[in-house]
Amino acid sequence: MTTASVDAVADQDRKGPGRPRSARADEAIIEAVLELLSAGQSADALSIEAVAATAGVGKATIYRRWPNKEALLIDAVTTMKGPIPEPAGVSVRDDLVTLLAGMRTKRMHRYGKVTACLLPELVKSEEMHKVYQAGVVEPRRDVMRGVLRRGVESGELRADLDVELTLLMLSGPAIVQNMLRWNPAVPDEGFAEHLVDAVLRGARA
Amino acid sequence: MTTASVDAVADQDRKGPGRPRSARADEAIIEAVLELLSAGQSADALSIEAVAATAGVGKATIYRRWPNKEALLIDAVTTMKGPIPEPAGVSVRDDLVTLLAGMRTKRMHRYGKVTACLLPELVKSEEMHKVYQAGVVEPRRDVMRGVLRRGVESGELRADLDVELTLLMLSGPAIVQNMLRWNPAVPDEGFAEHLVDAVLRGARA
Amino acid sequence: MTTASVDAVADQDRKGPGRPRSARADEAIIEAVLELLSAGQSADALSIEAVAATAGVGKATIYRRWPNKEALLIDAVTTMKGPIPEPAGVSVRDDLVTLLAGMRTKRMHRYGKVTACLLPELVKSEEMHKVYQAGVVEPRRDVMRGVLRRGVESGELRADLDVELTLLMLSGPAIVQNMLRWNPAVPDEGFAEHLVDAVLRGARA
Amino acid sequence: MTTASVDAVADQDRKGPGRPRSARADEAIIEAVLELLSAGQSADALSIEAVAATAGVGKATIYRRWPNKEALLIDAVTTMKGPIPEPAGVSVRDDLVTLLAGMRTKRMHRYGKVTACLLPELVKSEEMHKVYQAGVVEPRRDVMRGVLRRGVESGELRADLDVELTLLMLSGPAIVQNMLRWNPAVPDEGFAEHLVDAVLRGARA
DNA sequence: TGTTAACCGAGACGGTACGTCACGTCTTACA
DNA sequence: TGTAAGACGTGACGTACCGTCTCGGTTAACA
Repeated sequence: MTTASVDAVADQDRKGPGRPRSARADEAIIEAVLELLSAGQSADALSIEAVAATAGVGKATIYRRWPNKEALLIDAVTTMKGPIPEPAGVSVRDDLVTLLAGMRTKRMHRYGKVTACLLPELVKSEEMHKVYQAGVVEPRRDVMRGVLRRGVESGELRADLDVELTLLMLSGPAIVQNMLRWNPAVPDEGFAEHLVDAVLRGARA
Repeated sequence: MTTASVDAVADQDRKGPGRPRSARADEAIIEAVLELLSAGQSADALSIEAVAATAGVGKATIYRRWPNKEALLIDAVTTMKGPIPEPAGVSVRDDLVTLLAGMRTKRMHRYGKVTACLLPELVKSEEMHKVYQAGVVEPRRDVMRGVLRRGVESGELRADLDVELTLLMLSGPAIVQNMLRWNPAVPDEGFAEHLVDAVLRGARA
Repeated sequence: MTTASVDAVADQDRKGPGRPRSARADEAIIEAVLELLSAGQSADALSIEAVAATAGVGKATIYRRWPNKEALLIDAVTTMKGPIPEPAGVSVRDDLVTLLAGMRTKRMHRYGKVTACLLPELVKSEEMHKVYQAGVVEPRRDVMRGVLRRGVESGELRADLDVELTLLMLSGPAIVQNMLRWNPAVPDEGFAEHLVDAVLRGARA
Repeated sequence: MTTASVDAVADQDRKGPGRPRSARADEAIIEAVLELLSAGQSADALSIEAVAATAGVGKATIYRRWPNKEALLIDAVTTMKGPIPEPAGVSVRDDLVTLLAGMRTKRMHRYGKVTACLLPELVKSEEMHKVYQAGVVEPRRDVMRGVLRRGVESGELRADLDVELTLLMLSGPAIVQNMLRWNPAVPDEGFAEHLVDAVLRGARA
């Protein structure tokens, strides 16, 4: 007994014949991933079978869209991260604090766990690394890079500032601290402000 | 090789009766892990069964010593990292560069991959996190902390320097860049020097 | 080949409007089944998907015509068996030999394999059993029955001969031996003659 | 949570170390097959997964013992057929009737269905054919062959009787009729007697 | 000469089962 | 008691087909 679905809205530009892919399935799958990540503790214990069952979808429907579990997780994480916050442009310091603090929102409570579970695959597969960089990291880095560049142009920051290294000095500590709780001696409270101030101390004109 | 051999040297202080644990088994297991990590590409694809087969050891012998795969990997990584480099003490700048550059040695070529595969477990299990921090991270951080403290005392660094945050500003970028190739626009060449200089620019007295 | 072509010859009496079924599709499907049975070794490993692909036909086009795989196989087998040989009528013995030998023709090399793969379905489904009996078995049995009846009428065979049982005594051994190689001690050479002679020894008037 | 069984009785002569195979598992698996064949209608719809679930056993435990579904079915069928009936030796006719009637016992009600589902595999795989012949068919044929041979020696049957062909003439009709209901015009009642009488009519001295 | 209804290919859909692999536990015989 | 070997129940893997259901596009008989 099969279930004869009522949904058949294409979600991607295919010209060929054949039944188009169900947009409903896409949503259900991503939603199932996020739900399972919320409920269950571990995120690499997330199995495709469980996702399929939760989404009410066949396994093949998942494998038709994503080549493996990690690609699916990347999409889910991208969805979870939501839109990129646009800084107000008041001052370099405030903009950077806003952006860094945005990495620690409540809705990203489990973002660290999920991303940590992605890392093995990012390190293993060059292709996955590219996808993640291009789809998740670079867009956010672009915003921050814009803030720094405007700071240089406005004279607020040193003219010879190494922008790329500075980006790394801002995001690197935030990542290992937020995600991996690397240095337990550093308090969460006011972390973004302290970090930005420390970095800017060596970056101002 | 089927039957157990002439090895029966205890490696831990037990008084009770019965056959003591074979020290040879411990070595063989760790060695097998490192060999498999070198040979195989992926590091989470390392299975206990393969370790046991390679080491010529029963699975139970492994589980008797380590509670799970990640604990075993932590021990293997610790072995792989080798001794902590002791800085010469000439200048804060040179000492920090030495320490950071030590994270990029040739023999740690695969260190990034292996560690990345540990991260999910570190994030998942609080206990594993503690073990890794205490056994691997903290000893190395202690050395770096000493360098910074001496810099403050000698007046080379600002008196009100936030030492813990500075540690994070040094190790965070190094970790994400070395391990995860986070910002491809930053060159590997001279990375340690550039990073230390940038951090120190805001840290000097 | 994407767009449907110039074929549209109805093969069944429909009156309503709408496009008639393509006779070309029917032929292509049966042909594909026979081709796959020839090429591939096993006959229950024959999948509808493979048939559709080989015939250049959609799966729905097959399911529109046959309710399941076995019904399709029965049609294919019937086609494969070809016309029923009409005995010359010279003598009962020669006619029976002719008919039995006709079950072992070269072109039926794979008939045994295919039919054996049908048996599970025949045993399972009463309806399939009827179809196969009526469409394949009974026509051939009718011819043989005619031979025996003429033998009884002509006095060549015993008047009280149990015709139906004798039919079974002729076809039963031939089936299990040809199809299933039941008794390896019985040679293929001259099998039909030996069997007919042995049966007739107890059947002559 | 695993279940730590209490059974560990070897069922096959292995000398090497390691935990011996559980005899309980063997029984449970065969029993599960027979139970499923009894309950469910179709016998090729019997899945290894269902057998494993019914037997309370892992799939791997089944695959460790039998290479595929059909080999398992052969073992199950052999078990189902039970011991070979030993003829009384009164007369050739009565002995043959006894043996043939033994193929139609009540407990073999479903034997036909099961065997029919084996046939595809027997025809497909030469190796499976040999196993079935040697393990199931030949032992029973040996008994019947002995009856015929004794009949020839005692002068009850013709001296030049083709024993092997006669075996086929007895078993062939019985198989196709009992298993496949080949000729619906032949009644089940008294089938064994009628067949034996007909065959013997041409076989007596 | 348009409808109109059934056909066609392609292929996505929710499923089931496949046979393999690794898990972590257990049970042997031997040392 | 420790050890190597290996069977155990469990459960996920990724693949192959199942039979059903859209799709966009023919194709003929009917209006």
